[in-house]
Amino acid sequence: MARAATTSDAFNAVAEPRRRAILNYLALEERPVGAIVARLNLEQPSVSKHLRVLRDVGLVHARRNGRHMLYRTNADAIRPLYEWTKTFERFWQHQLNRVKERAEAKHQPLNKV
Amino acid sequence: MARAATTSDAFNAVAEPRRRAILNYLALEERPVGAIVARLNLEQPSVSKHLRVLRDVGLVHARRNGRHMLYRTNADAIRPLYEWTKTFERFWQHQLNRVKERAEAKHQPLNKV
DNA sequence: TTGACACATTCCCATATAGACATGTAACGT
DNA sequence: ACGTTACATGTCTATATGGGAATGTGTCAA
Repeated sequence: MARAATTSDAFNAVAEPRRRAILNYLALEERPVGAIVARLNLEQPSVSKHLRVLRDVGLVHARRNGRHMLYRTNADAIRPLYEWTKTFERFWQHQLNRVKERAEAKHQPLNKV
Repeated sequence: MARAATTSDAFNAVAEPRRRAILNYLALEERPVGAIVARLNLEQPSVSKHLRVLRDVGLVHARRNGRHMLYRTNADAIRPLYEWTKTFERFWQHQLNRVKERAEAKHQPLNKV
């Protein structure tokens, strides 16, 4: 059997980076397809296909306005992903230590690298 | 071009439900492959392949103990997913309203359905 | 009605699975 | 050395892409 369809759930749909970029862009306000094409510098058919996938899993809502189709992110559909990742929250290392480590590494003298 | 490899990043790796199940199971403590096979009722080669993917993207750590390979979830690698989903947090509907709506629908008289 | 604009869909192709099955390999006991 | 245990990897197959190019569809203006 092959991999599960991108439209099988939100997890599969957001695995594609361009689809995440689209969701980011459409989070604040609804936009026509042309705006996505211009902003993300993608081919129009490609954007339409990605939107189709996102729509199939409920990650975006769409409505027509004259010749334009206006899309917007449906943040609620992202919640299951958030909930799943959040179950690992208590296993994360405290980020403060990491920031400190990185800062120290960054300022290390060149002769020590 | 085809879909991005499952090993290209954590987003692609966790799109597969069995891999998420494995990560859940290995979150609390390290386990040998046989334990995963028994617990999730999967074929051994299948589990080994899933673990290979998870390992390639850093989602699990592995160490050998005699004839056993002990795997455990590396929660830190899940953080990027959490961070991305969290950016949509402020767009979620308050869940209280949803719970109320569902409860009302559930208790609606049959003649109104 | 015709033309243009804004999108959506279809076709073809190269690639990457995930499952089933077979086989390879490392570590241990005797 | 040999057999067994515990995994890892390889092979084969069916399927699902995502990109590119072409084409179809819906809406509006004149």
